[in-house]
This record gives sequence, C-alpha cells and structure tokens, in this order.
Amino acid sequence: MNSDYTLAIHSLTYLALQPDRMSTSDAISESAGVHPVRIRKVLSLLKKHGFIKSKEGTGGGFLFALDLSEVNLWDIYKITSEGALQPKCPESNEQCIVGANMQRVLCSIFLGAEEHMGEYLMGYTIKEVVDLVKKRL
Amino acid sequence: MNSDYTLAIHSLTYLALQPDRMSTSDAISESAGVHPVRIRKVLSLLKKHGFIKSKEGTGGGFLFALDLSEVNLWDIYKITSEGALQPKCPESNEQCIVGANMQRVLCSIFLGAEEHMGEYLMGYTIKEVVDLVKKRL
DNA sequence: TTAATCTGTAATGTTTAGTATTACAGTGCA
DNA sequence: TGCACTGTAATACTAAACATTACAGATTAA
Repeated sequence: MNSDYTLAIHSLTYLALQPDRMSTSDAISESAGVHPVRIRKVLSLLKKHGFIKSKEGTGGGFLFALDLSEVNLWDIYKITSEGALQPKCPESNEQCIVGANMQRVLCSIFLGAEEHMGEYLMGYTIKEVVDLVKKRL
Repeated sequence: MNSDYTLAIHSLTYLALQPDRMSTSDAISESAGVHPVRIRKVLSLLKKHGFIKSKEGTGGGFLFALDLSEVNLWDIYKITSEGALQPKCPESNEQCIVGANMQRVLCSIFLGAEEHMGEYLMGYTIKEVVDLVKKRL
C-alpha cells in the first residue's frame, strides 16, 4: 500500500479538524512526521481533484473544500495509489505457456481485487475517519 | 502487492502443468524470469504449508502435492504477503490528536480491506488460474 | 565411492523505489 | 519592500527488493 495514500488521509483528517482556518504544510508535516515538501506534493494532487483549496502567501495554506461525507477512502485511493495492487511482473519467458500468459491472467484478477476492495473503501468517508480518530480508543 | 506472491502463483501454475515429473528451480526461474534462488526461497514457504513436495539430488525438484482446486489465491496471499496492505505509518506526532490516533484507525480499516479482498481471492483456485492460462486469450 | 545434480539457506552485493533535502520562482499579505 | 506561504524541480540519501555467490547436505548414477 502506497504511503502517499495514508498521508493523504492523514492530511485530509487534519484539515477536517481545522475547518475555519488554513493549515500550512509545515503544521501538517509535523503531525504526520514527514517532510513538508511531501505534504505539498500529495496535497497538490488532492487540490487538482477539488477536495481542498490552497492559498499562497502569508496566512496561506490548505483548507478542506467539500463536505466531510463527500470524500471517501476509495476516491483518495484512486488519486494516490490506483494500480498499486497490480503485480510487478518481471519479463517472463514468452516461450513458456505459463510465462507467456501469467501476466495477463494476474492483471485481470488483481484488477478485480482492487475493484472489490474499492467497494469496501467506499464505505468510509473522511467524516467517519474523523469520528474514529476523535474516539481515541 | 508483494511480488513473492505473483512468483508463488506462477510457480504453482507451472507445477500444476507438470503433474507427473519434478520441476527444478532452474526451469521455473527461466519461466518466471527471476533468479533460481528466489524460486527456492518462495517454494520453501509453500512446502512448509504442504502445498508442494520437494526432493533434493539428481532428478529432484518440486511437485504439486494437493489437488489443484484445494489451493486458492487467498491461501497463497496469506503465506507470502499477509499484512502487505497495512500502511507504513511513519512515527507521527503523539501530541496531535490526528498523529496520535491515525495509525490505530488506519490499521483497523486496512485490516478490514485485506479481509474483504480475501473473500474475492478465495474465489480463484490454482485450477482456475491454470484454465485461464491455457485459454491463452 | 566418486562425480554430478539437485535443494536449502546464509551472506553479500547491486539495483531500484521511496523519501528527505535543497533550491528557488511565484503569490499574497502587511 | 520584506516576510510567509505554495508549487515544483533537482539532487541526495536510505531502505527495500532483488540478484549473485558460496557452500553444506541429499540423492542418484557411473
């Protein structure tokens, strides 16, 4: 699982808890324990998809742009990690019936697996993640 | 997705197509396009779980030990890759409510995702993979 | 009983992917 | 004008994946 994915969830959850002021990449990076540049990279993806707004300059930062229950974990997965489940198939031997066909077979199976997982992830919105985080236990 | 997983599937499929003679790690590695030592490592795992037999020495190699429909892709996943979906959470800030709780929340969500995917993978046995490979298209 | 052919596994080296760091242009505020 | 941000590219570092080497032990066949 790509860790940009977890970073994106972490960031959005952070923003969700600061609904009335902008948060800087520095503040988020301190919460997540990674470098601010990474936060900006991940958030620039989320911005492109309209989940957040950003503002440059003094007093700038990031802000959640939608309702918390409009964004679910499958949406975020698709943006940050789609295809992460796909097998990394080394060049296999085309002379061999197994080598020649395995990649195709596995790709289609793993695509199905990803879609299947998607249905599960759709069940979690940022709102629910925020609630779980608040519960502390 | 751990590529030991795809290697295990590849190897088992290969063995399934050679039911009446032993296959060497060299032959399998040539089909899969990886180093024979890796094949032996992965297959030693599968052997521990009783999916295959092996024999050392001249004329030795590996052999499928069960019926093709007794082994499904979830079984293999559990052996080679369980936990691969778990997020790699960097140490986050315990002072922050998000940092302090995110790992716990994500672990439980991703555990569910893995189980959910498991139900899908259970639907594919090696027999079905072999059939798909034979179909060639 | 010796040589050849395998597995099993540890140790080491190499490559690649992930991540951090640095640098700096552009934007907006005070 | 100076400061505090985002945005992004370039570079450097680190860790994980993978290949390679090495060799002990098992098995067969000459």
